[in-house]
Amino acid sequence: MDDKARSLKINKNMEDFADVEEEMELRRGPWTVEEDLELINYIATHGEGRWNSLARCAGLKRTGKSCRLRWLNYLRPDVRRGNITLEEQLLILELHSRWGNRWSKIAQYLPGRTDNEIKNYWRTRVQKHAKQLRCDVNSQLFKDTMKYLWMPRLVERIQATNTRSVSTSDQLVINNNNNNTNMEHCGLIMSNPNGYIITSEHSNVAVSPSSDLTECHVKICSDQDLVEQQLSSHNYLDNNSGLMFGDVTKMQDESYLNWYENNVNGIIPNYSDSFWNIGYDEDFWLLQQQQQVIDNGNF
DNA sequence: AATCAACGCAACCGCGAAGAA
DNA sequence: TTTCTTCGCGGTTGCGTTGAT
Repeated sequence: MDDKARSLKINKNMEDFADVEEEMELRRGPWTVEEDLELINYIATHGEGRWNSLARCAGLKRTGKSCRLRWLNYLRPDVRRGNITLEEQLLILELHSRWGNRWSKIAQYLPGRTDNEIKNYWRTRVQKHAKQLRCDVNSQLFKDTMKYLWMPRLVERIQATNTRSVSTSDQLVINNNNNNTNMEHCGLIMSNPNGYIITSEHSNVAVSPSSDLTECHVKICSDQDLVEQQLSSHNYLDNNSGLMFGDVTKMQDESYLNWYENNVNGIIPNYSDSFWNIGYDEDFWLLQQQQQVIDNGNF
């Protein structure tokens, strides 16, 4: 088929589509409560998939695409929206540094989060910083800022909020109730200057730095018992995965400590826990630190 | 109180891949 | 093998909300 014929065919298809759209009076824009209920009820009875026919059979005046998006991003029972945790922020930064804008891939490691939400988080929060620093989000400068300032800061804050409630690794709370995927969940384990900490019950990914945070290994733990066993036998190194499991009080990561001493300690003040409870604008503070480091050429 | 700009997020769009016919 | 349909992803848009003036 030559280009002209192909073009005519495409145009014809577009006309057909326009006719169908007009005939069916396809709706666009925000979903109503009634539409949501219709979609939920239909999927509860018939299951998801085959979105175009689903849209027709459910009597929804929407495209299959629109139905799929509404279900996956909003109506799905296990979807979580808003309040992205510190652990999740850290994970997004880490995974994005590895894979770039592979939002759906990143979302696989944050159960309940959609690719759309992660993408929005990146655009609104992360790119905002790049914009304010007047540098490109893909520039080495900005990547270094994330690597050496933002991520360690997140680790600090996670530590601050968790060491109060988790004194030993044996208190790990296993969250293992995701029924929709074959992933199983465990707590988040990460390195910090004081050893390894374990995060809240909502965490679901193991992060285990070997030298510094940005080199950490990330994997979904697939065996709850194994994780518990590893955690109770302090300082366990899994040679297969490269994951290290350790006790809060016993693990020390010297290379990270050295890097931290040289690069972060002089820059980031040692705030007490209460510091974060007084309404300080941490984004503003972070930007100040970033600008200071950039000005001094400290990377 | 009114206006405007910035922000956050839901929804849409275009494209390529995969599968079906 | 070719064509068509459907799906899923990443990029983009538009609108409601919020905060500043």
